[in-house]
Amino acid sequence: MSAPKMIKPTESELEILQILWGKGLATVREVHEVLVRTKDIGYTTTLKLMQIMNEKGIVKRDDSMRTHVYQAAVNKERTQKHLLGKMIDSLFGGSPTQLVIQALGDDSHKASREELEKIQALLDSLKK
Amino acid sequence: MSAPKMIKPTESELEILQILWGKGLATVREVHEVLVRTKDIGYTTTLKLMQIMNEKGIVKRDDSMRTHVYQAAVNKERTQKHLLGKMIDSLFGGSPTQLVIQALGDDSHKASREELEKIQALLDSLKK
DNA sequence: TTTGTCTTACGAAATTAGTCGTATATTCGG
DNA sequence: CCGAATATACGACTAATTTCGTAAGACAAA
Repeated sequence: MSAPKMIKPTESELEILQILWGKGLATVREVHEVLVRTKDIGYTTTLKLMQIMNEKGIVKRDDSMRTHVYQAAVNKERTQKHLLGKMIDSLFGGSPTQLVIQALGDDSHKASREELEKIQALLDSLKK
Repeated sequence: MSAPKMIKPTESELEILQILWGKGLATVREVHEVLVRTKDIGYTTTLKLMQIMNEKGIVKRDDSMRTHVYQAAVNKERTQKHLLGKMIDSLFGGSPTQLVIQALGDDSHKASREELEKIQALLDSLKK
């Protein structure tokens, strides 16, 4: 079995994964264009990072063309859940509730009315 | 003003902070005893880490005795909130709701009835 | 006092992450 | 065909993190 291997993307790798999850398929150039909007980084740096991610199996690429096309090779929800679980263990003593409370109380990331309703719905279903 | 400086503990530093938050005061030896239960690490490694944390201001120490006594110098809730905020940005596109949903749906960290009520209460107060 | 244990301090190796420069190849406009 | 633009590959450098070995001082017991 190709076990559900350990996922541990670095900070930079996570940024790239975000973009790939959003786009589905993307070239280095496309990813780089996005990164450049928020940080000061050289093209070859982006390239190198994506090459390394490819070696690690975090992304896949189609190199049948001169310009390679990349896509995420790890599932978004699975990755989120995995890293969240690690944080719950390492920072919240294993209690997701404490984490949820902190997250909802974060003033810099206010949840909208609509989002609160979504959480309410989930909460209702869990209560049953 | 000694501003509420940026907190960015490393993985290892977080492990030590956890222990210090739990104990309040502790010597290197005491912290090390705990670490050794879950990982293979040498005493001087623990010592060095705590010395570095002291230099960074993450912990304080009383060195009036031969055996120094350490304590956390950063607030637990503030640190949790800070790291959580970073995760919301880097992994959940800035939406705490998505994070909350994943956290509540995490089968390996089930929330109890009581905890769900606590979240419900917080949710109610946010809705107003 | 001598010996063994425990402490801190310090330096340095090993590892990982992030960065970019340069080389080389391909493609495209003219 | 030539030159500019664009692509990948690759090596190397820096910085941060984690690791530990060794030295030196304190202390306690014999």
